[in-house]
Amino acid sequence: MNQLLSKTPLEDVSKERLRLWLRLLKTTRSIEANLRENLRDRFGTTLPRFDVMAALSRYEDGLKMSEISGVLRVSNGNVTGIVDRLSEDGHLVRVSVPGDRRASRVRLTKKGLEEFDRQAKAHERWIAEALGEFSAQDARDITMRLLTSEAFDEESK
Amino acid sequence: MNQLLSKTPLEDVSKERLRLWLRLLKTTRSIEANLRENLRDRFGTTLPRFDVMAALSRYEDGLKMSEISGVLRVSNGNVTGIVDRLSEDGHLVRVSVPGDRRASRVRLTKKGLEEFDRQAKAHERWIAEALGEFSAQDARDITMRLLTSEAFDEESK
DNA sequence: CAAACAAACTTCAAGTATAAAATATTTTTA
DNA sequence: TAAAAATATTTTATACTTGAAGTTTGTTTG
Repeated sequence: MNQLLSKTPLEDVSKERLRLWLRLLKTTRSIEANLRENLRDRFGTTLPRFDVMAALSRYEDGLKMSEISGVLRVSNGNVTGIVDRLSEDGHLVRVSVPGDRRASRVRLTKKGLEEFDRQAKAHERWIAEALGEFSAQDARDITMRLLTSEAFDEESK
Repeated sequence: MNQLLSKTPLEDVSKERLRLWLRLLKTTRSIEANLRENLRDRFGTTLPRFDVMAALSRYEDGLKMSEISGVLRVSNGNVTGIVDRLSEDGHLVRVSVPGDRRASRVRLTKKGLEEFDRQAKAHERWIAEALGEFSAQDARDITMRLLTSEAFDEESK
């Protein structure tokens, strides 16, 4: 608050935050690249497809298209294509919503759920390896501290 | 190491790491979306373009195509298109390398450098706002702890 | 009830992204 | 030095991504 009392000059704060940002970016991109490669090699799938299935797996009754894009924070038009392809593969189906002919509810098929369970197990293992440097306590700590910066996270339902 | 001495069961560690991963992802995606929007609205540019210019701005003599993709960790073919568009806009040029007719060196033009300087200033400000919850010390701490997990980061020069 | 508005999607255009194949050009090696 | 291997880049094919525009269906309201 008071510049005279603070130990670090104001410009330094923004430099440190920038450094943190670059580090966050580097770490997540690196892990993401790792995941993409693994999903491709081991399961012939992609991260976006995995993300959609993961979202659906948490909802017994499925999700509407717009709910999927809401949960994953991607655009509406985007989800259309991914769901198209996943349903071609028989991993999920679009079920029409009784009262509303605009909407449809998307849900995993049995095949899709079984496939996702295998993928999810591997996924957890890969992440645990990628973040192998962090103890459970460290992981909890950092998770919590990152939680703080949720403030500017405008539209979370 | 010794399961009998550790306070947290092994499965919990991987759960905590998974939680950390999801948090990292949520935080960075949220900030990234923010940046994309700002770059679009204020400068009519995109994050990939900004990233390429940022990489070039750190090298007086420019970078070869493959060096750009190396630094940014994106595929080769990808960079071609981005560099194409940036040079159409006059922000950078391809200079042929004397001894090697395969390669070309990409460098910012004066116009590109000036434009990037403006963008970089704004970028730093946006990041400082996005990570406003973190003190300089916190930022340093977390940056450092994330640095540890650089281990599996295969091909960094 | 009809016009206006809103909601749920899909389509579209442009840009990004990857991996794999193709080109062209060195460099190495037998 | 000719053939093989490696390097630098582009091209191609496919998929993902966004924002905007368009379609159809529902809801509100004058």
